[in-house]
Amino acid sequence: MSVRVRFAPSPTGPLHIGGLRTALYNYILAKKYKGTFILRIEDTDKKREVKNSENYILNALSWIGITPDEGPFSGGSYGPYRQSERNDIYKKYANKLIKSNSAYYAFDTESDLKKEREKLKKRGEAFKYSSSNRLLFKNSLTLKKENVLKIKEGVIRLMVPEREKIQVNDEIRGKISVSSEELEDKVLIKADGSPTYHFANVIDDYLMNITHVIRGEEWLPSLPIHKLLYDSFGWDVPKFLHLPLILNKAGQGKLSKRDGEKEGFPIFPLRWGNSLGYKETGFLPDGLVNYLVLLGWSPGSDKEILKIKETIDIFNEDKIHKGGARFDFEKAVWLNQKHIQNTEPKELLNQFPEFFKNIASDEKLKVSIISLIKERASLLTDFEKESVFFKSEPRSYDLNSVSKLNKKNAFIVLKHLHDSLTGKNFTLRSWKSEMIDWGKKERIGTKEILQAIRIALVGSLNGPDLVSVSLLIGEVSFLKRLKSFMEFLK
RNA sequence: GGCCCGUUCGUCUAUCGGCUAGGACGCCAGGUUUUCAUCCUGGUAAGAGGGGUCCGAUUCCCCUACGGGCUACCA
Repeated sequence: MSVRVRFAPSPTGPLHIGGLRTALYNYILAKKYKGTFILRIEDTDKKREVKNSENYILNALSWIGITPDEGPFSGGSYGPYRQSERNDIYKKYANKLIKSNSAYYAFDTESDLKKEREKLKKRGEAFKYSSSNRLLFKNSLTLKKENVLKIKEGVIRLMVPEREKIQVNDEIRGKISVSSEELEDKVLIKADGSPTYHFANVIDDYLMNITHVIRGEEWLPSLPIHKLLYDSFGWDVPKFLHLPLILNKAGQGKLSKRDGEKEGFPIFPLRWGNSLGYKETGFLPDGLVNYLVLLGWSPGSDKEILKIKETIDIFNEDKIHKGGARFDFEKAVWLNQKHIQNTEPKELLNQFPEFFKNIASDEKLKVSIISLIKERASLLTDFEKESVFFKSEPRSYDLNSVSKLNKKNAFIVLKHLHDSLTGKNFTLRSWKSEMIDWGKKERIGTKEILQAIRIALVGSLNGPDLVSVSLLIGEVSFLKRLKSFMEFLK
């Protein structure tokens, strides 16, 4: 049977990088086995739905190069792929469970249960609707049949068997067994007729022929419930892979939107409202993907600069880690830098034109600037920042840099350079060596000469190679900059 | 609280019983560079603790500690 995996987010807001990583692992596994990647929207809770999330999810996936083989937008023969459109299916299967005595109706109101919870909480215990107490509540097991029919609104609960060892298997962690006494009679169908996650998930994974369920570790505790569900239907279980969680920087808790704000790094792949995403921050999709894939998996070698294609080739699900990993933005940036360095300037321009819109007007110049800045950029946004001086002459000079100059000498240097260029004694290519030779005669150090010129050209003491800069800005602008700084020094 | 999962340098990780515990990020130092960045070289730093099993445990088992997850008619 061919591999079929699903990524099943709920549209309750933007996908964050944790979700994106789950999608990525699903995708990689699908591609590795030449299988099918399915996008399923788990919108069973309409109250929590956030507008535009679905589009956002699709765009985010598309940004990192994932196009679902099946899904609400791609179609497929296992649809519909939105759970809210599958209520009849869930109803049908729930009824089967009622018939086979694996589920029952329950009519307790939410406030009844809340009271019960609070009561037990006072005693320091936790409430659980389960085999030990289900006969104490209002349900089809305790009510007379006539009464049951009279009550319209009820939920359907799973009937967890008494005193049974439930054995489940996680491909990453191995066998796990839990006593059925620990399990709750989970609600399967809510009072409004919609299914809960647990139920919809199992039904759909079965009906959609899912072979590998790859999801976050937060689902591990409910795996026994899911197993029970498969068993009650007599279905084979798929393989389960529970991915280790991505932790915040302090290692205390799942990475959340809050942590991103606190530490000042993006948490979403793309912009959402006021929060900039990785894309807008200047990440290459390859850079983010590379970092994410390494958070929780390792190729088992020292290789760590990976494109997704290579990752698919060498991916081995046995090497997925068990423990959670903390998110380290610095390293993500470093990997991004590597991917920028490995990309040809032309390609950078073609793939991410929006980051180069302002650096120059014509394409040839853009490419030249990109090749000059490339080695010093770790984010795509650095290109504009690092190249402002190409577009316009320095408006101000960094005073700290200026203070390092001997103003008298600096002026002499600039004047000599200016005169030599206008007198055609120097060219844009030759001026540097000419000036150094001249400095030797005049007893002005190379450092002093070049520092003065650098401030004149770019406004401060850092930046790329000066000859390259002068060639790019051209003689007119070069002379103008020398003049302006001379004025400033007077 | 209960249940489940986890635990190698500060961080991400390698090691499928033989280890002087390897790599990467970060940090520090040196080199290259007019400068910053890049790049190169070097350094820093780890097996949570205690018991077993074994000729030999980071690796296997148990206990403890610590961390995380779950504990909704949310996913």
